[in-house]
Amino acid sequence: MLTQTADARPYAVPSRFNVRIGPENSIGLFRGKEKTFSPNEDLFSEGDPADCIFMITRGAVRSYKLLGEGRRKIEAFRLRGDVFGFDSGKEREFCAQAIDEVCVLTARRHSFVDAATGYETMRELCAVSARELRRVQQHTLLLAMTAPQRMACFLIEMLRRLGERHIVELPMSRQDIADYLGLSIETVSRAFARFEASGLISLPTSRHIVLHEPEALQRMCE
Amino acid sequence: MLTQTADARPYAVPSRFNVRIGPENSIGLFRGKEKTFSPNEDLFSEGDPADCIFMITRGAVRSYKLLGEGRRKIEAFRLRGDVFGFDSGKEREFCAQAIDEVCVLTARRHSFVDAATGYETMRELCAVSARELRRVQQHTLLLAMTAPQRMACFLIEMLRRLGERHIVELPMSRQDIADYLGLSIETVSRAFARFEASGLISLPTSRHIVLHEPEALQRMCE
DNA sequence: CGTCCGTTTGATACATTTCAATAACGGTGG
DNA sequence: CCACCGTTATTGAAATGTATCAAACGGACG
Repeated sequence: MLTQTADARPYAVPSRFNVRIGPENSIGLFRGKEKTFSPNEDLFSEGDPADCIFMITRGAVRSYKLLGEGRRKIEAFRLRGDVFGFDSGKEREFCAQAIDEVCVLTARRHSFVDAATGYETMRELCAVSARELRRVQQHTLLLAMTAPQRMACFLIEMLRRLGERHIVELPMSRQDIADYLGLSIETVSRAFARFEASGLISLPTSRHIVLHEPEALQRMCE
Repeated sequence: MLTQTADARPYAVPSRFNVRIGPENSIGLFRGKEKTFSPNEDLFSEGDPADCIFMITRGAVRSYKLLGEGRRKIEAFRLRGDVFGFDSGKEREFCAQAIDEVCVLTARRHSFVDAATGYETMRELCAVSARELRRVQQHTLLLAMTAPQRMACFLIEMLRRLGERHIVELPMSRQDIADYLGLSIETVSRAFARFEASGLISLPTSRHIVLHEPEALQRMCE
């Protein structure tokens, strides 16, 4: 029943545009072709040539790296409006995989990096890179916190990025969250249970979260 | 006795240069005035105007953030040859503090960011920013590991950045290492003791480390 | 020689992981 | 509509790793 909250969200992305459309990492001059991906389909893998940049117009993507012994580190969740895939080198440093049904705009990388595109575009790319840097720095601070704190940060982040009032519809599984926060899936689940028991949140379903006390969660993040 | 290994290292940085001098984050066009800092002296603090960039020509700097309850997170160690201080915003995100006797070259930030300096400089700044991004990403992967693994990564990193053959002279204290790796000082100390007991390293003094099996440590990092 | 500070070592407490079992959900086919 | 199944999520109990607390050690320096 809560699903419609997100589905009803009015949103449209033209296939060509030169305005900022998302809350994170937008590039004004972005132009690209639309492409869709099914759940768990790879947008690219580690080692692939890093020849294009993406902007998500629908769905969510996990950017991750596989470690030893079946461990996986999710480095970022890319959500609607996010621009990503600007790897510094020639090759991808991470895998990118669709979490749900995903629609993206792509643009060839060299069209941004070539001198011909001029100084302003270069500046924008620098800005994206800098924002990305801040995001990763924020994430390392998160990993220095306790499990409940990481969970609180995660909820606040999701509320900010895809929250509708005080309701969040998570596109990702508990395992995804665990791999993003550097916790076990059980700890994530228990943290949700604790938050609900404390009256901070409600969980109508495992993916739908109502934040009753976002300020309290916010305070936990420091 | 091991001290002379590092002190005798031949190295000179001219006060003006346009060549890459260090292994990390060098900018070719860097020009600046030399400045020195005593141990524990601040290069800058959080919130200061981010109006200049630094290149270290001598000593080591810790870049850190103070968290709640006397906790401190060291985000990076800046060593000789490193370029840093290119914050994306107008204000510093971190504090930078001299660990030992430090000598730096500084350059005003706007001289890099102004359109007048041209496209190439912009490109170089982008490259620095991208390298910095990769470094932070590497650091977050590190924080997902166990204590011995973090320690192994740390030793390998230090060997690469300031090692002479298989010997490392650490400029930083155990507390610094702990705050960098997200561990307690006791855990750091115990990890050193274990490595020594396993024959992986020797500790002639607490700051001088001989790596007998760098390959074994390297393997631990994955 | 004694003091001070950083480091090491030991004992205990705690948070989180791991292992194991149960429960809830989503889809499929009868 | 319901029964079945595989998957995902939750919950419990035990094991583990690291932090914390406390004390001893060591070198540098007056």
